[in-house]
Amino acid sequence: MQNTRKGSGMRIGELARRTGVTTRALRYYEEQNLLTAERSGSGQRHYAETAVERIHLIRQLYAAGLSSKAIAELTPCVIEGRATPELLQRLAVERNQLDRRIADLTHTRDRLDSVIDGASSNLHTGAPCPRDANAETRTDSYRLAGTQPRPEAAAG
Amino acid sequence: MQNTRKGSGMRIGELARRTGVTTRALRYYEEQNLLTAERSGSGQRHYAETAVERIHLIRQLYAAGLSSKAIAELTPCVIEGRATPELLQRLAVERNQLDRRIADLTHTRDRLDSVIDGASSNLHTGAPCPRDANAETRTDSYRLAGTQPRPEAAAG
DNA sequence: CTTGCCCTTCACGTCGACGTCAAGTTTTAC
DNA sequence: GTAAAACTTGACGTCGACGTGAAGGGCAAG
Repeated sequence: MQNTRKGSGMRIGELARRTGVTTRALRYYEEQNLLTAERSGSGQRHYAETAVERIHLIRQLYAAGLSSKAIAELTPCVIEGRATPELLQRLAVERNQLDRRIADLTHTRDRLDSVIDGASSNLHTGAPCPRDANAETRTDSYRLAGTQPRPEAAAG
Repeated sequence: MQNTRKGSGMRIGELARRTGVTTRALRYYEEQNLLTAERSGSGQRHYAETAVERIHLIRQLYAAGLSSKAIAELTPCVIEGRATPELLQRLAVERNQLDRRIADLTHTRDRLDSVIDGASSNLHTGAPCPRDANAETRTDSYRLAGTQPRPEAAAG
């Protein structure tokens, strides 16, 4: 395997170009223990080919809302397959949070859809403001989905 | 309508309790022009009942990734139905971004699912590390979904 | 009148994922 | 051999959505 000429691995600039992230970010990832690199005698970082996909994984987990700390704890499991029951538990927790976020965002998207529908039809009919007579009907649709910050007290 | 006894409207503390956000956040929203309030002679804020659902809407749009600036520009359209073609355009843009985010997150969730599946089956078979022989098979599944930061240069 | 809670307006602090400048070293190109 | 490009560590700056006091005013209860 490994028929790509890479010698002792690519340096940080090439990895940055190939992944689309800045060198600053790559050093930051290393600082956060998300990424390791071999060092040449003069201290320059050299990365293996696998680093490219690893960066993409890291970016995906960031996009999924995970913190660098969480990613650092979970990537050993995801990348190397090293799974303890505790890590699996954490993975499941993150997965479920992600699931709820997706559900909330989906509700919000649908809400935006209906808003757009209503407003554009108002534009077509020339009505500037749709609170003509059926205002109450709309106030009901204001409630979207979860995402309440702290439901400590709601019923008086 | 409005059969709830509220006199001249609730003050900021009650609104905070009923929505679950802090008073600091409410004042911040007003500062960002997301929210308006009547003022008593001594300068205290008094809110109508509709403020409660408005807060929930604001929180949802925050959760959807909108900035306070974007929310401030779009809420007139969403709340009052005041829509110009430009606002509709912006709404559509935000909706599509939201859509893509949902798709990315869904892919990441599915990826986490397969990771969990694989790792837990490894636990069950007692294998500590699944890179036994079919390591190449797995490296393929590392690629998840979009979310590449800046695809400036990928093909060399 | 005082206690106490809630309210007001500054105004600086925080946290996370980097950006950005500085100053020096190593590698590459000619 | 020299200049430019790429690299190194270090350290302060940024941005957004608030947190967290500080210093004072408003108002019902005792």
